[in-house]
Amino acid sequence: MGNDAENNTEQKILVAAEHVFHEKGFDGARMQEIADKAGINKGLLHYYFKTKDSLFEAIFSVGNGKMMAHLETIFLLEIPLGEKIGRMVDQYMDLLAENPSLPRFVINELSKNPERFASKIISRNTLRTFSAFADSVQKEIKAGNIRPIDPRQLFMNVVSMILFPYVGSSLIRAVVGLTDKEFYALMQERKAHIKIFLNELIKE
Amino acid sequence: MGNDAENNTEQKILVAAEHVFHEKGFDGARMQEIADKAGINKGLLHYYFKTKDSLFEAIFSVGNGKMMAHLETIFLLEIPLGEKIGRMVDQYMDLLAENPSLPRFVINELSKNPERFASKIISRNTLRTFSAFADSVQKEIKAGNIRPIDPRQLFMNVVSMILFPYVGSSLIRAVVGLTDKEFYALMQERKAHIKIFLNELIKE
DNA sequence: GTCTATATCATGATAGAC
DNA sequence: GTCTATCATGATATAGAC
Repeated sequence: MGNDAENNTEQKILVAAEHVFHEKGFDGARMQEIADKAGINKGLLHYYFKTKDSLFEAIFSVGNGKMMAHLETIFLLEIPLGEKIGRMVDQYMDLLAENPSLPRFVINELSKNPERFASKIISRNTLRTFSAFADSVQKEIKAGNIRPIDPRQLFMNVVSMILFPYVGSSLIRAVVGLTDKEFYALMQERKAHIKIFLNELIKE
Repeated sequence: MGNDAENNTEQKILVAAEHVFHEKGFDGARMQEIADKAGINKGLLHYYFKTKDSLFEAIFSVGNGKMMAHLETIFLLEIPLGEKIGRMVDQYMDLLAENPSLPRFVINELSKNPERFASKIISRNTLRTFSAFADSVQKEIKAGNIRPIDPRQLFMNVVSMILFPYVGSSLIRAVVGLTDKEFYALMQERKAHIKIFLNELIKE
């Protein structure tokens, strides 16, 4: 205890690195830019993180963890499907409002390196897997609570509606013609929009 | 006429470059790899395309053009909204089945360089703009053909449902656990799935 | 821990022979 | 047009003084 500013420099580095990596990806990021943003020089940067890879790994694992943790919300059991979706939408959209470039970053790096996917993070708890989700959907269908639907398509629908506007914001904003302010206002409205939309999709 | 193999080497370069740029993006692409894939050496590559930028521009403009052309399907006038969406889904999904990494590529490069957006390609024809689409949606709402909905949210929904599974395939495939074959089979089923889904969304 | 060199290496681009 | 060098630059990483 007492070491509040445990390592102020390391924190400054991590903040700067997160910003640069999220914005430009591993390939586009420059150690020089990270050092500049952190207010230090390259030598010191390498003192804290010996390689660009190790610094990247520190940033990626955090981002990947956030993405997966929220994805897993829909894998929770013991509550109705509509409620799962509602929670997931609210939590995810709040995260994204504060980290708009997070999903694009994680998806891109995962695309370049699919093996890296965190089997540690997901399926850590055997109750929180996609197949468990699929089973619970089938159960709700048989019980007549929701209309028949392929759980994989349902999952894609939910995730697409939430993530794409952020991942593809460059495209959407260009086509629709939106300022920053307008875009973020739309995203706030979108929380309610998606919830209504998806609940009608499954409601029988 | 007669010059069928007009410039065989240039074609080989363009094919190779498209593959590499789409897969790795501008920052991750290497001129060496493009040359190797085209079966030539770097010197010759630079003879055809003086700079990496100029080669990239050739690839990007084609990809961007494809993306925009299909986006504009939904901006067509004079046919009912449901039909517009149906056409867009079919055409876009067919394009994506053959170019799975195209949307991620275009979106990423557009994100790094939003100004580059092809105002030349879209809004070339004044009848094909988002605002014209928005107007036609409002008209259909007033006529009682479809239920009230913000045209911008509707547009995002359609585009998200179509594009995200491809853009975020790395994430989806990891979470759901899909082989190549399973993924592409799902994408084929998805065409019908999306059309039903979106038609119910707007149907009153 | 922090800095200033400097080493090392990869990459885009050019020069010049054929 | 095509190739084999080679250059020039920029980026990661290291060495060593303070």
